[in-house]
Amino acid sequence: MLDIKRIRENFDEVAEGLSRRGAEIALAETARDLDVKRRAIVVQADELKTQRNARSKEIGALKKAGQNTDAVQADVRLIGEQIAALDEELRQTEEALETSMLRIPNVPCKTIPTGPDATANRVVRSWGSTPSFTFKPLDHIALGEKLGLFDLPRGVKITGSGFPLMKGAGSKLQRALVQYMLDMHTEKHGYTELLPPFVVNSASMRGTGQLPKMAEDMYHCEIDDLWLIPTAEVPVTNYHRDEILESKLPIYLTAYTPCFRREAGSAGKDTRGILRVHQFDKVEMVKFVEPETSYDELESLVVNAEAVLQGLGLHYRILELCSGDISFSAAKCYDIELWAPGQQGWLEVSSCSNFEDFQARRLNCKYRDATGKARLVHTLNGSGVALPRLVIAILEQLQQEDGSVLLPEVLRSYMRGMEKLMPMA
RNA sequence: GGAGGGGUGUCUGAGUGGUUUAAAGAACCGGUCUUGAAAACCGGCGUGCCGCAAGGUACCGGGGGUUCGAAUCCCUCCCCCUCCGCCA
Repeated sequence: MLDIKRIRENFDEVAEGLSRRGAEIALAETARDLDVKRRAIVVQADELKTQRNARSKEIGALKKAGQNTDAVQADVRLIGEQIAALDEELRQTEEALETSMLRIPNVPCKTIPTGPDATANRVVRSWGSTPSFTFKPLDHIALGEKLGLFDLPRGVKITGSGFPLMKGAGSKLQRALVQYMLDMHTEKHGYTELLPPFVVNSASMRGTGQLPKMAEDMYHCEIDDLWLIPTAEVPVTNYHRDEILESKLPIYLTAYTPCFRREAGSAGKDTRGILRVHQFDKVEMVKFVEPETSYDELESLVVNAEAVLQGLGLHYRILELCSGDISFSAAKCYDIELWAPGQQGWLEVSSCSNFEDFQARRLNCKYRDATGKARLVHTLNGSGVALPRLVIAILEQLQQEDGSVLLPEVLRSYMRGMEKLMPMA
Protein backbone atom coordinates (compact mmCIF):
# COMPACT_ATOMS: atom_id res chain seq x y z
CA MET A 1 0.00 0.00 0.00
CA LEU A 2 1.23 3.48 -0.85
CA ASP A 3 1.40 6.31 1.68
CA ILE A 4 -1.75 8.40 1.39
CA LYS A 5 0.36 11.45 2.20
CA ARG A 6 2.44 10.75 -0.87
CA ILE A 7 -0.71 10.81 -3.00
CA ARG A 8 -1.90 13.94 -1.20
CA GLU A 9 1.35 15.87 -1.47
CA ASN A 10 3.12 14.45 -4.54
CA PHE A 11 0.27 13.43 -6.75
CA ASP A 12 2.06 14.12 -10.04
CA GLU A 13 5.03 11.98 -9.08
CA VAL A 14 2.73 9.08 -8.15
CA ALA A 15 0.67 9.50 -11.31
CA GLU A 16 3.77 9.42 -13.47
CA GLY A 17 5.01 6.27 -11.77
CA LEU A 18 1.67 4.54 -12.22
CA SER A 19 1.50 5.42 -15.88
CA ARG A 20 5.00 3.99 -16.42
CA ARG A 21 3.53 0.73 -15.18
CA GLY A 22 0.48 1.02 -17.36
CA ALA A 23 -1.72 1.32 -14.27
CA GLU A 24 -4.76 3.54 -14.10
CA ILE A 25 -4.27 6.97 -12.59
CA ALA A 26 -7.99 7.15 -11.82
CA LEU A 27 -7.39 4.91 -8.81
CA ALA A 28 -5.07 7.44 -7.27
CA GLU A 29 -7.47 10.27 -8.06
CA THR A 30 -10.27 8.44 -6.27
CA ALA A 31 -8.04 7.91 -3.25
CA ARG A 32 -7.02 11.55 -3.23
CA ASP A 33 -10.66 12.72 -3.25
CA LEU A 34 -11.75 10.26 -0.57
CA ASP A 35 -8.87 11.41 1.61
CA VAL A 36 -10.08 15.00 1.43
CA LYS A 37 -13.56 13.90 2.39
CA ARG A 38 -12.29 11.72 5.19
CA ARG A 39 -10.28 14.47 6.82
CA ALA A 40 -13.21 16.86 6.73
CA ILE A 41 -15.36 14.31 8.58
CA VAL A 42 -12.66 13.59 11.16
CA VAL A 43 -12.32 17.27 12.04
CA GLN A 44 -16.07 17.59 12.51
CA ALA A 45 -16.41 14.38 14.52
CA ASP A 46 -13.44 15.15 16.77
CA GLU A 47 -14.90 18.51 17.61
CA LEU A 48 -18.20 16.92 18.64
CA LYS A 49 -16.37 14.30 20.68
CA THR A 50 -14.54 17.05 22.55
CA GLN A 51 -17.92 18.52 23.44
CA ARG A 52 -19.37 15.20 24.48
CA ASN A 53 -16.43 14.34 26.71
CA ALA A 54 -16.60 17.69 28.46
CA ARG A 55 -20.35 17.61 29.02
CA SER A 56 -20.32 13.99 30.18
CA LYS A 57 -17.95 15.00 32.90
CA GLU A 58 -20.37 17.72 33.93
CA ILE A 59 -23.00 15.05 34.48
CA GLY A 60 -20.67 13.17 36.77
CA ALA A 61 -20.00 16.29 38.80
CA LEU A 62 -23.68 17.28 38.97
CA LYS A 63 -24.71 13.79 40.11
CA LYS A 64 -22.13 13.88 42.83
CA ALA A 65 -23.56 17.19 43.97
CA GLY A 66 -27.03 15.63 43.93
CA GLN A 67 -28.37 17.88 41.20
CA ASN A 68 -30.69 17.16 38.31
CA THR A 69 -28.92 16.21 35.06
CA ASP A 70 -31.84 15.73 32.67
CA ALA A 71 -31.11 18.80 30.55
CA VAL A 72 -27.40 18.02 30.13
CA GLN A 73 -28.16 14.39 29.40
CA ALA A 74 -30.52 15.40 26.61
CA ASP A 75 -27.78 17.61 25.15
CA VAL A 76 -25.20 14.87 25.25
CA ARG A 77 -27.63 12.43 23.73
CA LEU A 78 -28.12 14.80 20.81
CA ILE A 79 -24.36 15.21 20.36
CA GLY A 80 -24.01 11.45 20.53
CA GLU A 81 -26.47 10.99 17.72
CA GLN A 82 -24.57 13.43 15.53
CA ILE A 83 -21.33 11.63 16.30
CA ALA A 84 -22.87 8.27 15.44
CA ALA A 85 -23.99 9.61 12.06
CA LEU A 86 -20.56 11.08 11.32
CA ASP A 87 -18.77 7.94 12.48
CA GLU A 88 -20.86 5.88 10.13
CA GLU A 89 -20.07 8.21 7.26
CA LEU A 90 -16.42 8.08 8.24
CA ARG A 91 -16.47 4.30 8.33
CA GLN A 92 -17.88 4.13 4.83
CA THR A 93 -15.43 6.70 3.51
CA GLU A 94 -12.48 4.91 5.07
CA GLU A 95 -13.65 1.60 3.67
CA ALA A 96 -13.89 3.09 0.18
CA LEU A 97 -10.48 4.72 0.61
CA GLU A 98 -8.95 1.45 1.79
CA THR A 99 -10.45 -0.40 -1.16
CA SER A 100 -8.97 2.01 -3.66
CA MET A 101 -5.62 2.17 -1.86
CA LEU A 102 -5.34 -1.63 -1.94
CA ARG A 103 -5.75 -1.59 -5.70
CA ILE A 104 -2.96 0.92 -6.35
CA PRO A 105 0.34 -0.78 -7.19
CA ASN A 106 3.71 0.40 -5.95
CA VAL A 107 5.41 3.27 -7.75
CA PRO A 108 8.35 1.85 -9.71
CA CYS A 109 11.86 2.91 -8.81
CA LYS A 110 12.97 5.84 -11.00
CA THR A 111 16.05 4.06 -12.34
CA ILE A 112 14.42 0.97 -13.83
CA PRO A 113 13.75 0.76 -17.58
CA THR A 114 10.39 1.96 -18.79
CA GLY A 115 8.43 -0.43 -20.96
CA PRO A 116 5.11 -2.19 -21.37
CA ASP A 117 6.11 -5.83 -20.87
CA ALA A 118 8.90 -8.40 -20.68
CA THR A 119 10.34 -7.31 -24.02
CA ALA A 120 11.70 -4.17 -22.35
CA ASN A 121 13.53 -6.03 -19.57
CA ARG A 122 17.27 -5.49 -19.52
CA VAL A 123 19.89 -8.21 -19.22
CA VAL A 124 22.21 -6.99 -16.48
CA ARG A 125 24.79 -9.77 -16.58
CA SER A 126 25.19 -13.45 -17.18
CA TRP A 127 27.40 -16.09 -15.66
CA GLY A 128 28.87 -19.23 -17.15
CA SER A 129 28.43 -20.22 -20.74
CA THR A 130 25.98 -22.18 -22.81
CA PRO A 131 26.97 -25.83 -22.55
CA SER A 132 27.70 -27.43 -25.86
CA PHE A 133 26.86 -31.05 -26.52
CA THR A 134 28.27 -33.60 -28.94
CA PHE A 135 24.84 -35.25 -28.88
CA LYS A 136 21.27 -34.03 -28.95
CA PRO A 137 20.44 -33.00 -25.38
CA LEU A 138 17.25 -34.41 -23.86
CA ASP A 139 14.69 -32.37 -22.00
CA HIS A 140 14.07 -32.90 -18.29
CA ILE A 141 11.01 -35.07 -18.84
CA ALA A 142 12.93 -37.62 -20.86
CA LEU A 143 15.85 -37.46 -18.46
CA GLY A 144 13.62 -37.79 -15.42
CA GLU A 145 12.00 -40.89 -16.87
CA LYS A 146 15.27 -42.54 -17.86
CA LEU A 147 16.83 -41.82 -14.49
CA GLY A 148 13.70 -42.74 -12.54
CA LEU A 149 13.60 -39.41 -10.71
CA PHE A 150 9.86 -38.85 -10.73
CA ASP A 151 6.58 -40.57 -11.44
CA LEU A 152 4.19 -37.93 -12.74
CA PRO A 153 1.32 -40.25 -13.76
CA ARG A 154 1.06 -41.51 -10.21
CA GLY A 155 1.08 -37.92 -8.92
CA VAL A 156 -1.93 -37.38 -11.16
CA LYS A 157 -3.62 -40.50 -9.80
CA ILE A 158 -3.05 -39.53 -6.17
CA THR A 159 -3.98 -35.88 -6.47
CA GLY A 160 -4.28 -34.48 -9.99
CA SER A 161 -2.17 -32.91 -12.68
CA GLY A 162 0.44 -30.47 -11.47
CA PHE A 163 1.24 -32.41 -8.30
CA PRO A 164 4.58 -34.01 -9.07
CA LEU A 165 5.74 -37.11 -7.28
CA MET A 166 9.49 -37.31 -6.88
CA LYS A 167 11.06 -40.67 -6.36
CA GLY A 168 14.33 -42.34 -5.42
CA ALA A 169 17.36 -40.25 -6.41
CA GLY A 170 14.94 -37.52 -7.57
CA SER A 171 13.53 -36.98 -4.09
CA LYS A 172 16.99 -37.28 -2.60
CA LEU A 173 18.24 -34.62 -5.00
CA GLN A 174 15.48 -32.24 -3.91
CA ARG A 175 16.36 -32.84 -0.28
CA ALA A 176 20.06 -32.33 -1.00
CA LEU A 177 19.41 -29.06 -2.81
CA VAL A 178 17.28 -27.71 0.04
CA GLN A 179 20.00 -28.55 2.54
CA TYR A 180 22.72 -27.10 0.33
CA MET A 181 20.89 -23.80 -0.12
CA LEU A 182 19.85 -23.40 3.52
CA ASP A 183 23.36 -24.20 4.72
CA MET A 184 24.82 -21.62 2.35
CA HIS A 185 22.42 -18.85 3.35
CA THR A 186 22.76 -19.51 7.07
CA GLU A 187 26.49 -20.19 7.18
CA LYS A 188 27.83 -17.81 4.53
CA HIS A 189 25.20 -15.10 4.06
CA GLY A 190 24.08 -14.42 7.62
CA TYR A 191 20.46 -15.55 7.40
CA THR A 192 18.53 -17.11 10.25
CA GLU A 193 16.63 -20.22 9.26
CA LEU A 194 12.93 -20.60 10.00
CA LEU A 195 10.69 -23.60 9.49
CA PRO A 196 7.33 -21.82 9.49
CA PRO A 197 3.75 -23.07 9.22
CA PHE A 198 2.76 -23.95 5.65
CA VAL A 199 -0.82 -22.88 6.33
CA VAL A 200 -1.67 -19.31 7.34
CA ASN A 201 -4.66 -17.19 8.35
CA SER A 202 -6.25 -14.43 6.30
CA ALA A 203 -4.56 -11.64 8.24
CA SER A 204 -1.18 -12.95 7.12
CA MET A 205 -2.32 -13.18 3.51
CA ARG A 206 -3.47 -9.57 3.70
CA GLY A 207 -0.20 -8.54 5.35
CA THR A 208 1.89 -9.56 2.37
CA GLY A 209 -0.73 -8.60 -0.20
CA GLN A 210 -1.95 -11.96 -1.52
CA LEU A 211 -5.42 -11.02 -0.27
CA PRO A 212 -7.71 -9.66 -1.47
CA LYS A 213 -6.43 -9.82 -5.07
CA MET A 214 -5.04 -13.35 -5.38
CA ALA A 215 -7.74 -15.32 -3.54
CA GLU A 216 -8.58 -17.33 -6.65
CA ASP A 217 -4.99 -18.43 -7.14
CA MET A 218 -4.65 -20.00 -3.69
CA TYR A 219 -5.85 -23.12 -1.93
CA HIS A 220 -8.27 -22.30 0.86
CA CYS A 221 -9.50 -24.48 3.73
CA GLU A 222 -12.92 -22.97 4.31
CA ILE A 223 -13.89 -24.73 7.49
CA ASP A 224 -10.96 -23.10 9.32
CA ASP A 225 -10.54 -20.11 7.01
CA LEU A 226 -6.88 -20.99 6.51
CA TRP A 227 -4.79 -20.83 3.34
CA LEU A 228 -1.99 -22.95 1.90
CA ILE A 229 1.00 -20.68 1.36
CA PRO A 230 1.91 -19.82 -2.26
CA THR A 231 5.43 -18.88 -1.09
CA ALA A 232 7.46 -18.78 2.13
CA GLU A 233 7.38 -15.01 1.76
CA VAL A 234 3.98 -15.09 3.48
CA PRO A 235 4.79 -16.77 6.81
CA VAL A 236 8.34 -15.42 6.93
CA THR A 237 7.45 -11.77 6.27
CA ASN A 238 4.47 -11.99 8.64
CA TYR A 239 6.90 -13.15 11.32
CA HIS A 240 7.24 -9.43 12.14
CA ARG A 241 3.69 -8.29 11.38
CA ASP A 242 2.32 -5.74 13.86
CA GLU A 243 5.69 -5.26 15.50
CA ILE A 244 8.06 -2.44 16.23
CA LEU A 245 11.41 -4.14 15.81
CA GLU A 246 13.66 -3.47 18.78
CA SER A 247 16.52 -5.62 17.50
CA LYS A 248 19.13 -4.23 15.19
CA LEU A 249 18.49 -4.05 11.46
CA PRO A 250 19.02 -5.56 8.98
CA ILE A 251 17.23 -8.81 9.78
CA TYR A 252 17.81 -11.66 7.33
CA LEU A 253 15.53 -14.70 7.38
CA THR A 254 15.46 -17.77 5.18
CA ALA A 255 13.13 -20.73 4.99
CA TYR A 256 12.40 -23.82 3.01
CA THR A 257 8.70 -24.47 2.36
CA PRO A 258 6.56 -26.17 -0.19
CA CYS A 259 4.50 -23.68 -2.21
CA PHE A 260 0.94 -24.22 -3.37
CA ARG A 261 -0.50 -22.34 -6.34
CA ARG A 262 -3.77 -22.94 -8.13
CA GLU A 263 -2.74 -20.72 -11.08
CA ALA A 264 -6.10 -21.20 -12.77
CA GLY A 265 -4.93 -19.65 -16.03
CA SER A 266 -1.96 -21.87 -16.69
CA ALA A 267 -3.56 -24.61 -18.81
CA GLY A 268 -1.84 -25.35 -22.08
CA LYS A 269 1.73 -24.09 -22.40
CA ASP A 270 4.44 -25.25 -20.03
CA THR A 271 2.24 -27.83 -18.37
CA ARG A 272 4.42 -30.84 -19.17
CA GLY A 273 6.88 -32.16 -16.66
CA ILE A 274 7.71 -30.17 -13.53
CA LEU A 275 8.12 -26.74 -15.14
CA ARG A 276 4.82 -25.32 -13.94
CA VAL A 277 3.09 -27.15 -11.10
CA HIS A 278 0.59 -26.61 -8.30
CA GLN A 279 3.00 -27.74 -5.60
CA PHE A 280 6.72 -27.10 -5.54
CA ASP A 281 9.55 -26.57 -3.09
CA LYS A 282 11.46 -23.36 -2.65
CA VAL A 283 14.02 -21.74 -0.39
CA GLU A 284 13.16 -18.10 0.20
CA MET A 285 15.16 -15.19 1.59
CA VAL A 286 13.48 -12.24 3.32
CA LYS A 287 15.07 -9.02 4.56
CA PHE A 288 13.85 -6.29 6.94
CA VAL A 289 16.10 -3.27 6.48
CA GLU A 290 16.45 0.47 7.07
CA PRO A 291 15.01 2.52 4.19
CA GLU A 292 18.33 4.17 3.36
CA THR A 293 19.95 0.80 2.67
CA SER A 294 17.26 -1.08 0.80
CA TYR A 295 18.67 -0.70 -2.71
CA ASP A 296 22.11 -1.88 -1.61
CA GLU A 297 20.38 -4.75 0.18
CA LEU A 298 18.60 -5.66 -3.06
CA GLU A 299 21.96 -5.99 -4.85
CA SER A 300 23.36 -8.27 -2.14
CA LEU A 301 20.15 -10.30 -2.13
CA VAL A 302 20.64 -11.06 -5.80
CA VAL A 303 24.26 -11.95 -5.15
CA ASN A 304 23.13 -14.37 -2.42
CA ALA A 305 20.82 -16.12 -4.87
CA GLU A 306 23.51 -16.17 -7.56
CA ALA A 307 25.94 -17.85 -5.17
CA VAL A 308 23.65 -20.88 -5.11
CA LEU A 309 23.82 -21.21 -8.89
CA GLN A 310 27.53 -20.45 -9.13
CA GLY A 311 28.22 -23.15 -6.56
CA LEU A 312 26.37 -25.59 -8.79
CA GLY A 313 28.21 -24.34 -11.89
CA LEU A 314 25.04 -23.50 -13.80
CA HIS A 315 24.76 -20.99 -16.62
CA TYR A 316 22.34 -18.18 -15.77
CA ARG A 317 21.51 -14.55 -16.49
CA ILE A 318 20.11 -11.66 -14.49
CA LEU A 319 17.31 -9.46 -15.79
CA GLU A 320 16.33 -6.06 -14.49
CA LEU A 321 12.58 -5.95 -14.99
CA CYS A 322 11.03 -2.93 -16.66
CA SER A 323 8.26 -0.80 -15.19
CA GLY A 324 5.53 -2.76 -16.95
CA ASP A 325 6.74 -6.18 -15.85
CA ILE A 326 7.43 -5.80 -12.11
CA SER A 327 4.92 -7.29 -9.70
CA PHE A 328 2.18 -5.29 -7.99
CA SER A 329 4.07 -4.63 -4.73
CA ALA A 330 7.60 -4.23 -6.08
CA ALA A 331 9.46 -0.98 -6.75
CA LYS A 332 12.35 -2.80 -8.38
CA CYS A 333 12.91 -6.41 -9.29
CA TYR A 334 15.63 -8.67 -10.70
CA ASP A 335 14.81 -12.07 -12.16
CA ILE A 336 17.36 -14.84 -12.35
CA GLU A 337 16.98 -17.24 -15.25
CA LEU A 338 18.71 -20.56 -15.80
CA TRP A 339 19.56 -21.88 -19.23
CA ALA A 340 17.66 -25.07 -20.16
CA PRO A 341 19.31 -26.74 -23.15
CA GLY A 342 16.54 -29.33 -23.52
CA GLN A 343 14.00 -26.64 -24.25
CA GLN A 344 16.47 -24.11 -25.61
CA GLY A 345 15.07 -21.46 -23.29
CA TRP A 346 15.58 -19.52 -20.06
CA LEU A 347 13.77 -20.59 -16.89
CA GLU A 348 12.96 -18.16 -14.11
CA VAL A 349 14.22 -19.57 -10.80
CA SER A 350 14.32 -16.46 -8.68
CA SER A 351 12.71 -13.10 -8.40
CA CYS A 352 14.40 -10.62 -6.06
CA SER A 353 12.39 -7.53 -5.17
CA ASN A 354 12.59 -4.39 -3.11
CA PHE A 355 9.14 -3.42 -1.88
CA GLU A 356 10.38 -0.31 -0.09
CA ASP A 357 7.71 0.44 2.55
CA PHE A 358 4.79 -0.78 0.43
CA GLN A 359 4.54 -4.13 2.19
CA ALA A 360 5.59 -2.81 5.60
CA ARG A 361 2.66 -0.39 5.63
CA ARG A 362 0.04 -3.13 5.37
CA LEU A 363 2.15 -5.37 7.52
CA ASN A 364 2.46 -2.63 10.16
CA CYS A 365 6.13 -3.40 10.65
CA LYS A 366 8.35 -0.64 12.04
CA TYR A 367 11.75 -0.08 13.58
CA ARG A 368 13.21 2.71 15.72
CA ASP A 369 15.55 5.09 13.96
CA ALA A 370 18.51 6.83 15.60
CA THR A 371 16.18 9.39 17.20
CA GLY A 372 13.90 6.69 18.61
CA LYS A 373 11.05 7.43 16.24
CA ALA A 374 9.07 4.46 14.91
CA ARG A 375 9.39 4.29 11.11
CA LEU A 376 8.27 1.73 8.57
CA VAL A 377 10.96 -0.74 7.57
CA HIS A 378 11.74 -1.64 4.00
CA THR A 379 11.16 -5.28 3.08
CA LEU A 380 12.77 -7.36 0.37
CA ASN A 381 12.52 -10.94 -0.68
CA GLY A 382 13.97 -13.26 -3.23
CA SER A 383 13.93 -16.91 -4.06
CA GLY A 384 17.12 -18.62 -3.18
CA VAL A 385 16.01 -20.52 -5.27
CA ALA A 386 12.93 -22.40 -6.57
CA LEU A 387 13.50 -26.10 -6.87
CA PRO A 388 11.75 -27.73 -9.81
CA ARG A 389 13.33 -25.46 -12.37
CA LEU A 390 16.68 -25.76 -10.65
CA VAL A 391 16.35 -29.51 -11.01
CA ILE A 392 15.42 -29.07 -14.67
CA ALA A 393 18.53 -26.97 -15.31
CA ILE A 394 20.78 -29.41 -13.47
CA LEU A 395 19.44 -32.33 -15.47
CA GLU A 396 19.57 -30.55 -18.80
CA GLN A 397 22.85 -28.66 -18.38
CA LEU A 398 24.81 -31.47 -16.78
CA GLN A 399 23.58 -34.43 -18.83
CA GLN A 400 26.21 -36.72 -20.36
CA GLU A 401 26.28 -38.65 -23.58
CA ASP A 402 25.79 -41.97 -21.75
CA GLY A 403 22.47 -40.71 -20.41
CA SER A 404 23.75 -39.98 -16.91
CA VAL A 405 23.78 -36.61 -15.14
CA LEU A 406 26.96 -35.47 -13.46
CA LEU A 407 26.19 -34.10 -9.99
CA PRO A 408 27.88 -30.82 -9.03
CA GLU A 409 30.70 -31.27 -6.57
CA VAL A 410 28.96 -29.31 -3.80
CA LEU A 411 25.97 -31.65 -3.80
CA ARG A 412 27.83 -34.91 -3.48
CA SER A 413 28.20 -34.92 0.28
CA TYR A 414 24.49 -34.15 0.56
CA MET A 415 23.86 -37.09 -1.79
CA ARG A 416 25.88 -39.41 0.43
CA GLY A 417 28.78 -39.51 -2.00
CA MET A 418 26.79 -40.08 -5.18
CA GLU A 419 28.60 -38.53 -8.16
CA LYS A 420 26.19 -39.24 -10.99
CA LEU A 421 22.55 -39.90 -11.54
CA MET A 422 22.58 -43.14 -13.53
CA PRO A 423 19.95 -44.35 -15.99
CA MET A 424 17.74 -47.17 -14.74
CA ALA A 425 18.91 -50.57 -15.84
C1' G B 1 -14.13 -31.15 21.32
C1' G B 2 -15.96 -30.32 26.93
C1' A B 3 -15.44 -27.57 31.83
C1' G B 4 -13.15 -23.67 34.47
C1' G B 5 -9.70 -19.32 34.84
C1' G B 6 -7.44 -15.37 32.28
C1' G B 7 -5.86 -11.29 28.25
C1' U B 8 -4.47 -3.56 30.83
C1' G B 9 1.62 0.28 28.04
C1' U B 10 8.67 -2.60 27.22
C1' C B 11 7.72 -5.69 31.82
C1' U B 12 5.18 -6.41 36.67
C1' G B 13 0.60 -4.76 38.11
C1' A B 14 -3.90 -1.54 40.21
C1' G B 15 -8.43 -0.31 38.35
C1' U B 16 -16.15 -3.78 38.33
C1' G B 17 -20.12 2.69 35.26
C1' G B 18 -18.44 9.36 36.05
C1' U B 19 -11.81 14.71 36.86
C1' U B 20 -8.67 7.77 34.46
C1' U B 21 -5.83 13.30 30.17
C1' A B 22 -5.11 4.42 32.85
C1' A B 23 -2.40 4.35 39.62
C1' A B 24 2.15 2.45 41.26
C1' G B 25 6.78 -0.05 40.66
C1' A B 26 10.63 -1.79 37.41
C1' A B 27 13.35 -1.20 32.94
C1' C B 28 15.07 2.45 29.54
C1' C B 29 16.72 7.69 28.04
C1' G B 30 18.41 12.66 29.67
C1' G B 31 20.05 15.73 33.78
C1' U B 32 22.01 16.92 38.95
C1' C B 33 25.59 14.96 42.32
C1' U B 34 30.48 12.01 41.72
C1' U B 35 37.54 11.41 39.94
C1' G B 36 34.42 7.49 37.56
C1' A B 37 30.46 4.29 38.68
C1' A B 38 26.50 2.85 41.93
C1' A B 39 22.85 4.99 45.01
C1' A B 40 19.76 9.19 45.60
C1' C B 41 17.07 13.12 43.45
C1' C B 42 14.75 15.79 39.06
C1' G B 43 12.69 15.26 34.25
C1' G B 44 11.28 12.23 30.14
C1' C B 45 9.34 7.63 28.66
C1' G B 46 3.15 3.92 23.79
C1' U B 47 0.76 3.88 18.75
C1' G B 48 -2.45 5.90 14.97
C1' C B 49 -5.34 9.93 12.98
C1' C B 50 -6.52 15.52 12.32
C1' G B 51 -3.70 20.11 12.85
C1' C B 52 1.73 24.90 10.75
C1' A B 53 1.35 24.77 15.89
C1' A B 54 -1.06 24.95 20.46
C1' G B 55 -3.94 21.19 20.93
C1' G B 56 -7.77 17.61 19.85
C1' U B 57 -9.23 12.56 19.14
C1' A B 58 -9.07 7.17 19.12
C1' C B 59 -6.93 2.75 21.09
C1' C B 60 -7.01 -1.56 27.88
C1' G B 61 -6.95 -9.15 22.75
C1' G B 62 -10.59 -8.37 17.86
C1' G B 63 -15.65 -7.10 16.51
C1' G B 64 -20.56 -5.70 18.02
C1' G B 65 -24.13 -3.97 21.82
C1' U B 66 -26.26 -1.41 26.41
C1' U B 67 -25.63 3.81 28.43
C1' C B 68 -25.87 10.75 28.67
C1' G B 69 -20.98 8.37 29.67
C1' A B 70 -17.55 1.72 29.12
C1' A B 71 -10.86 -0.75 30.61
C1' U B 72 -15.24 -1.65 33.86
C1' C B 73 -21.84 -4.36 32.09
C1' C B 74 -23.80 -7.77 27.89
C1' C B 75 -23.02 -10.75 23.17
C1' U B 76 -19.55 -12.94 19.90
C1' C B 77 -14.84 -14.38 18.00
C1' C B 78 -9.47 -15.07 18.81
C1' C B 79 -5.49 -16.30 21.95
C1' C B 80 -3.13 -18.11 26.66
C1' C B 81 -3.34 -21.25 31.29
C1' U B 82 -5.46 -25.65 34.18
C1' C B 83 -8.21 -30.19 34.00
C1' C B 84 -10.87 -33.90 30.93
C1' G B 85 -11.52 -36.26 26.04
C1' C B 86 -9.09 -37.52 21.36
C1' C B 87 -4.38 -38.28 19.00
C1' A B 88 0.99 -38.59 15.11
